[in-house]
Amino acid sequence: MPAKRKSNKASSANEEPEAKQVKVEEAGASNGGAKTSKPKKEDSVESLPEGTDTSFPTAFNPDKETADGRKATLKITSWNVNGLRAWMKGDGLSYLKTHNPDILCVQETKCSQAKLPKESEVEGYHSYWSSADTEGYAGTGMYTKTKPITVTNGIGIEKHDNEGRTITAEFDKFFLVTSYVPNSGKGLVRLDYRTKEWDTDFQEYLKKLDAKKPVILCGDLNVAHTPADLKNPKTNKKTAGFTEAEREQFTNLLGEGFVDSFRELYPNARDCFSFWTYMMNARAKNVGWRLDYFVLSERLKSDLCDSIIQQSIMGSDHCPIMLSMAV
Amino acid sequence: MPAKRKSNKASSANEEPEAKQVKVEEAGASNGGAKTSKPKKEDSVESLPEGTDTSFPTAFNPDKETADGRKATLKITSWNVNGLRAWMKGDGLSYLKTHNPDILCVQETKCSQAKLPKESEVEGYHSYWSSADTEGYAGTGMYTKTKPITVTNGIGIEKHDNEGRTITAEFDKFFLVTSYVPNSGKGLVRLDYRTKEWDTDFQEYLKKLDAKKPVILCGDLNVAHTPADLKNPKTNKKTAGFTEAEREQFTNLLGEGFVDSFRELYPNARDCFSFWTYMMNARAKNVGWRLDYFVLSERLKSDLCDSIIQQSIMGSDHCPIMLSMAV
DNA sequence: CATCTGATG
DNA sequence: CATCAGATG
Repeated sequence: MPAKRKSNKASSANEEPEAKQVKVEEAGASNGGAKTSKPKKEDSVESLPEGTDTSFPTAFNPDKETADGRKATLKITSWNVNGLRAWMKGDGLSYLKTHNPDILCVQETKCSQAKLPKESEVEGYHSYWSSADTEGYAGTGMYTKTKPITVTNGIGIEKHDNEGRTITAEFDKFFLVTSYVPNSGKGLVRLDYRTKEWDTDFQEYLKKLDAKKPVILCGDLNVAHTPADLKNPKTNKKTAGFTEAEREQFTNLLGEGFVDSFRELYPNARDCFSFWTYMMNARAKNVGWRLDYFVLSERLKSDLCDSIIQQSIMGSDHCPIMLSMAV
Repeated sequence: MPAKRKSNKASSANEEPEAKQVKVEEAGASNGGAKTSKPKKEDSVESLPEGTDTSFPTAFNPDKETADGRKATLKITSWNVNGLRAWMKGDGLSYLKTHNPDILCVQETKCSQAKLPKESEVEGYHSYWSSADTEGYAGTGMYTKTKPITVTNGIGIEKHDNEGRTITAEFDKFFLVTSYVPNSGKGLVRLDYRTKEWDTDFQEYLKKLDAKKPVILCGDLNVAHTPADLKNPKTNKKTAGFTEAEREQFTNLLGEGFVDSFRELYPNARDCFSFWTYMMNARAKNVGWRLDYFVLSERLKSDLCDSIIQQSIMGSDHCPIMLSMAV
């Protein structure tokens, strides 16, 4: 079950598996109504009235306040760095100096404790690491200006805790959980593990934390929730990250008393991607996915100042996202 | 037997296996003579009289002639390129323009026919390739201005012919054989194959060719013949490329009517290396090995003009070597 | 098209 | 310390 760099013999059903159905939908209007398959709303991006503002912030704005007018006191960044060592060689850590977050969470560090470069220690920040048993696979990290009360790796369930996917830091007013959620894989070979085992257990974990203190969850959650969260919803229904099962699990999480901070503030945002595959020049063409999130306990909504996607910052196939709060 | 990228579990006895014995030898003179082990001549470089010229050419000199005063009419270069594709990206092929050899033989191309870049075809040269069944492993190539009468891959023995190690081109006056001789491997895991199977069969092959026409053999023969052919003979007696078995097989080849063209001309040359490991900054420190050779049928000796080692030419962990002949 | 590992030299 | 392949995303 855990990734072991074994060969993947499953058929790859993720290229353009729905081409035929797409054509049917596009031709739907000229169809005499005899077809029983009605246009599926969740396949395509919701149409908005002419002139709707679909923009969203890509840079931090210190003037953004809570609804009741309090200024931000905390900035948290989450970034899938796709290899900590390569990211650091590319000067990724300069982000700390340039943007000065109080906390930086990183995912997909691909680096065991033993192989952490010494430059990964940064003046002014405490750092915490969780790494996979498999060398060079997955892994998460956290830089914090304030020393947390406690830091825990994993979610306390052995079968989920050997890939370095989760770090939990307890602070005075909240738990901060960063996670690199398991990818369902090419051919969806790991979809059942992801949705039926990981997602359910992880949500239980978050609910238990939430019962004690408000929770801020951030990271690469490896799901685009709605058609507006990826460029090509129609052709990706069988692709890892946009299957019904994954999307439903995210919806379920929001039903348990959590909010997607970005969508809360920018329900009409479009092209708000945080990930672009390195292939096919996708970033230049802005063919991307929103896979990175700040999910908050509902009672933190009142402290929310902003949730932004720093799309112009390079250094990985993901860009950083930043949350600002008044807590 | 052929390389399959399998794991190597043999103990690695190749670091500094003889440290103790080295000390004994160094202390030999102060020893009362009770030790039965006499200083082994083949362990260390032969001392030369004060003032002996140990130099050798590293650049082509058109004035070099045969003993009987004929000018060179043929230039052949041999170069282990350590990955044809990487070497070409580093502009390795500019060697053809800059040095204008009639023939360029390359070894360790690590490239199947199918993956040859189209830039590997060069105006003014015919090119020939032999590649291993295993992707990215071994392989040889040959560029020739004159089209050979015939070109053959391998030596006609199946167990030796699946790694692309040999190309034979028949020309009017000689056979040209280029070879990338099997490395005996870390822990000498392949020493028996190399010396008892490859070396014996390869020498038979060369002798059969030599019975028809004179032979020019060039390539990475993966052996430093004498202590003068590597920087650290004492500490490398159990390292692939300087074992007794490999050296004896080379001596044996020379006994069969062939000459090492470089040593023929420069018997006193020192530090005449053609290979330096990328590790430990070896090239800058000139800690190297002479592994690349032009070996000639004895009856070609009279046509020999020069045999040089182009040590300043970069692009691989080997440098090119060049032969000039009047044929 | 990036990152990584592990084999090879 | 280079090359390459193959796994992973």
